[in-house]
Amino acid sequence: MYKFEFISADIQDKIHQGIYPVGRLLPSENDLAKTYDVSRETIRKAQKKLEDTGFIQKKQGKGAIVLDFARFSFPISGLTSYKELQESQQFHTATRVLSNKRVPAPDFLVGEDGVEAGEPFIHLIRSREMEGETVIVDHDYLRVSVIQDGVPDEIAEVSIYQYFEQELDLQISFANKEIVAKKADDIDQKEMAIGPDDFIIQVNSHVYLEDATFFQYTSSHHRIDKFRFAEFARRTAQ
Amino acid sequence: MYKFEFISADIQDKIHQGIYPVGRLLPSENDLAKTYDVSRETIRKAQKKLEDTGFIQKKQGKGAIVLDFARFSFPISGLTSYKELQESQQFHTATRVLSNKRVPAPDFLVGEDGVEAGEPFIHLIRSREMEGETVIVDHDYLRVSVIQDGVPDEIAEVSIYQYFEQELDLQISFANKEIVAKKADDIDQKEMAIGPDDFIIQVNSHVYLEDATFFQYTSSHHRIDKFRFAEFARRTAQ
DNA sequence: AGTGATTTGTACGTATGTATG
DNA sequence: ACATACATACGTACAAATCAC
Repeated sequence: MYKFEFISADIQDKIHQGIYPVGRLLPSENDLAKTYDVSRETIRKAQKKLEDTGFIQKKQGKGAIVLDFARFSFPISGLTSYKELQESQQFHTATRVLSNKRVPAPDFLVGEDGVEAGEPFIHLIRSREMEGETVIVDHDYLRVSVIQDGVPDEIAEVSIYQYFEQELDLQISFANKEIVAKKADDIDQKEMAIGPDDFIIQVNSHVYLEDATFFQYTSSHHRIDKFRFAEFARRTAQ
Repeated sequence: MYKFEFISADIQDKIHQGIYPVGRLLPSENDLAKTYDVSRETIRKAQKKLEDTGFIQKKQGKGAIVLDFARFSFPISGLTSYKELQESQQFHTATRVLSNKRVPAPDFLVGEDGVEAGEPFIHLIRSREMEGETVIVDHDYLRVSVIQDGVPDEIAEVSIYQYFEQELDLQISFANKEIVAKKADDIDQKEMAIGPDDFIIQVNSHVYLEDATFFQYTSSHHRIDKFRFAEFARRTAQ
């Protein structure tokens, strides 16, 4: 762990503990540099991370105001997975694997991101229960050329991301995602006990590794009354 | 404009023009430092911006791969406003002001962000047409202590953000937003010609200025079949 | 209104470590 | 083993915004 990462995490902890209260200023960059015995650049790097994620707001000539918006946000945002989500909240959850088989690349993936016609993918369908009700149906298309052997059912029931990152040592890096509303398909209707004219919320993601190779397409179908997405966003200059 | 901002914008342009093609590497940091005649740190700062926004992916020992995902994203994400959105796409659009009046702070805002009971707000309701159909109903609550006189109807029909930033010289900085689905209310039903059991997508935002003062609450009600939200997201470490 | 002290923002140069090919 | 390229870290200098006196 680098110095700036440690310092960033440390300041974040102190915000949570109330040592740096919300609405007040952090110590100045120079003060922090002295207390951590690092250069001012290292403090600034640590603070940049906190600013990007909504923990502080910096203002020239004034200082760094503590925000701590992370309290409110339900992290379906970013790339956080269902398992991680479940652990961060206290819900009783269960996952069932509905399908787990090798298929040729679906049409909507061919051509994009170097995917060739007929290229093998693993198609995984899982239902997610919270408090006894199925609230999400996940479709994953995993690129066989990256993950090789496929995913054992017993792992698919827990967390495929943990498996990829820790067992296969893959570095999942970024995703392009969209949120749209669609009519429920047959599986959605059956699993979530809804009708053909009911809408579900789809979160569709193209997921990439650290070297920018395409690796996974996911379509998460959320029961409309159980869906919530929250994020912290900064205004970008026009 | 600072050097790193200029360089960042310049590289972005060159990506759009195909001078730096998607899938290829940018010149090395040292090469770019020479061509722009700046230090390597300045190049790195410029590239950090491009990496955060999904234009490039950097990899140690290898280089910076051009991604350019901005092509795909429909920027309801971030803090981009309807007006800016409309200009970036080529749709025929119209805005109608349904209501524009001074009200005491609504209950759901009192207590948060230093809002006091009875504090004056401007409540603005606007409908947004695209291609002749109303697809969005926007509710804005604007803090009178910040914007003073209120917003003239003829400005509300165009862009309130442009007015705030350019006329009132306010620096809009960040927002905390959530996306949820709700049943259509009376105004939604009337304006979008939908029924009481139909769902709409609500995008609710708390918006803040550069000094972290709360300034605006917005609730955008989107017709469900016209809603789309897209974003580029990086995986955050657990 | 003004001056100086404080604080953040940008920029440069250098050194060292680490991953890639 | 080697060169290349990115990542971190330090120190310095100056600019710009803020605040207190």
